[in-house]
Amino acid sequence: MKAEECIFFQLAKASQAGTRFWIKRVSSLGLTAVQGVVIRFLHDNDRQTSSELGRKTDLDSATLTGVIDRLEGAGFVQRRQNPDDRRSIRIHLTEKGRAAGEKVAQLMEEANREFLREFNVSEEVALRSLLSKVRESG
Amino acid sequence: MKAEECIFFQLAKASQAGTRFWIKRVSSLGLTAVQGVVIRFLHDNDRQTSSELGRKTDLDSATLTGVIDRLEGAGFVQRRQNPDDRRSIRIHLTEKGRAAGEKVAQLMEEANREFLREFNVSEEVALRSLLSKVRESG
DNA sequence: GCTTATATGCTTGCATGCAAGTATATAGTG
DNA sequence: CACTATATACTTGCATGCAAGCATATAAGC
Repeated sequence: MKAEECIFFQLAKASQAGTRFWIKRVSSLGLTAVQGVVIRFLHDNDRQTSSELGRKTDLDSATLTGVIDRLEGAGFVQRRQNPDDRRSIRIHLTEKGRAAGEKVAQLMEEANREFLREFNVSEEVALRSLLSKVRESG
Repeated sequence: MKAEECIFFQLAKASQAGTRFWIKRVSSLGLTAVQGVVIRFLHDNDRQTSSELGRKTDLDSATLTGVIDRLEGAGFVQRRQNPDDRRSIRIHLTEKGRAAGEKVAQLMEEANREFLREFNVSEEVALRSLLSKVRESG
């Protein structure tokens, strides 16, 4: 097996290509690739705790702390105490964050369509299904 | 479209799963995931220049400088001047590096097989083909 | 030869990504 | 109630990953 044929390498480079494509779009909103995805998750479900968000995005709590720090610093989200459980905090979208969430959702639809423009329906279904299987078997 | 259905997210998480699997194996040699892959590329073709290695691995020169720094510090590789072009350097595997390259090659074969144990032949072919197409369309 | 453009590898600054450990709060057990 | 285990979010340290810029060396055009 040659180095280029390593499945871990191939997965990493396909992901890298996707991230590069996505960041070019989302940076127009002043967001990084990960920040855009986190905002998008909050757009689906606001006021989640950090640990819930971490489970859904598969981000480490150490990573998420930094991401939320920067989103909070830029005024997209606010941390608020959860009165029902004083260990946890809830991440609230601000007005600015909600507006950005709307735009991110639009950009994401467009970017997905354009990124997969060379894939027909069965190829796209197969790709998503295989990626899901990879994630489970990992 | 829900956030989880974003192709960039799915690619990133599949890659993350692969890297986590790979790093568990290669860390037994005192190497990180990327360091293992770089050693593997050098095992196929020793004495490449940094820029050649960067093109093959799709790593930025800024990233590669750090990776090679640490590999050199740990005694796996040596930087040597290229007399034919004094801008470039060649990355040489040391004795320790060659031994590690052999082991990495073995580990990589095994890890690929085990990571894809739930995939039949046609699924594996489809996955690799689709990942390759993703990389090209990015 | 001289000037300009390009190539090579490096540095800095910032943003993930994770291992390991911390402080606080809650849950479970007796 | 006291004691232990677990959950939550944070911090530190280190390793990618990339944008931007740098010094040096080579190539191309005149």
